[in-house]
Amino acid sequence: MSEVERQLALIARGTVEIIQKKELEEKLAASIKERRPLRIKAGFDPTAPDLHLGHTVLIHKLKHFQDLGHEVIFLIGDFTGMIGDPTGVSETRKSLTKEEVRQNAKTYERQIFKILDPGRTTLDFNSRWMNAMTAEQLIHLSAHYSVARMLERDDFHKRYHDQKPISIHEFLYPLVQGYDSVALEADVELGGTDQKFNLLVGRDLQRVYGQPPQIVITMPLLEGTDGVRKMSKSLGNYIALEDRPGDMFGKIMSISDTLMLRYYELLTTEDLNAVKAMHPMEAKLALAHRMVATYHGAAAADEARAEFQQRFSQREFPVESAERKTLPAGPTPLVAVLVQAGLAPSKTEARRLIAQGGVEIDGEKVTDGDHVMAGELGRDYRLKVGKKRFAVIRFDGGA
RNA sequence: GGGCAGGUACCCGAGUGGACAAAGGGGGCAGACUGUAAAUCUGUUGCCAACGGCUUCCAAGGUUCGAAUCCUUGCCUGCCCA
Repeated sequence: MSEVERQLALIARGTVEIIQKKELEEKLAASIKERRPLRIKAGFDPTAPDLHLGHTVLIHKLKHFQDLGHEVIFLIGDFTGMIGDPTGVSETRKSLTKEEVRQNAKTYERQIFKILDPGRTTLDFNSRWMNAMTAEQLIHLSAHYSVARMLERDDFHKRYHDQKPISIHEFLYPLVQGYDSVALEADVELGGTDQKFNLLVGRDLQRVYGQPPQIVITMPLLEGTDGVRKMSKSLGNYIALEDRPGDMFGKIMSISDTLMLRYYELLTTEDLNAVKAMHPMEAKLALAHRMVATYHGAAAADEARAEFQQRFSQREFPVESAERKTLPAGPTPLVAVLVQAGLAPSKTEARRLIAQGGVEIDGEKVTDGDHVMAGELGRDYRLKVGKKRFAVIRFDGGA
């Protein structure tokens, strides 16, 4: 197998599309011959303060390139974050303030190096060139694309057709992202399948600016914990890399068996047939353990697994990780305690939970909505709401 | 600038003077089942001192015994014309 073939095999693993494969081969061949690493770009919008497993599909692919000796450029879209990527959403996204973007970007830096080699990763920000761009240059840039071509993009098309608003600034997003490739002279850009349009704009703009067009590689979108929609911060169905070990473990355990296989496929290099041969629960435990170990270390993973099994399999009360709350001693209505312990958002909701049999005190189910806790001084009460919410309440003397 | 259509709970969306805390679907939550899942079934989904009370249908006024529903103004969105 030639070196080009070897590299191509690793690069192509798990991808949805490579545009154009032939050009990639040529770039790889030239790279090897001239001993010049390719510049691999992947951009991330700092729209929320954390990365999730969905992003790691791309990051793992970056890692592949990195392992092959290429130059990985992790681009934080601090400028574009203030626009708000309209991709795939049915309405205008809210823009972020500079301060929010800065904070989020910081967290990003910390997280990606759990996968990438910090010594061989270039971190960049598109504000570096976008802040310097004049209005005149921006208008020139926008002259290279037409409204009709923008409207080809599926989400814009849908919104236009459905008479939903599209703001002008949203049209600028693909242009800026494309221009990033010009500024970075990218050889390859990675993105999710939903990014295809934006990635292709990069190719067009590079041609306009006299550069060889980048290779576009699209990766599948990882489904979120609901198993249907893509994992996304704004949909709330995500598993964050910085989720607490117990949370991360629990979230992975609550996904469907089908989704588990998908996660194995996109987030590990395990042999899928071997996984299918395992008992689903064992496989899921192994996956959860593996993920937690990657992002929090083996010890945290062991602990999370032990606690999970204690809590769910043996239905024991997780004293260690339960919320703790101290309240003044004395008789207190249970509904008030639940609200103060953060186990219910309102007393009405607390009443509903009790009525539905979802509340236990020290393992005893409470069904009376007017139940009053004695609140003995210095005693701990173990409250459980539903299957996942726990708190230890201590009643104390007056403050 | 002109004309038309809209703005309802987390989301979509019915309701066009009283029976409306507001249909239906999605989502969420709880229970059953289970592998701790998923799927499925059931219940529930504004707040409170709770068989009652209070605050909601873009905002502010108004009409009325009574308004999510009618009128006025404002704000916002879409389409058409200029």
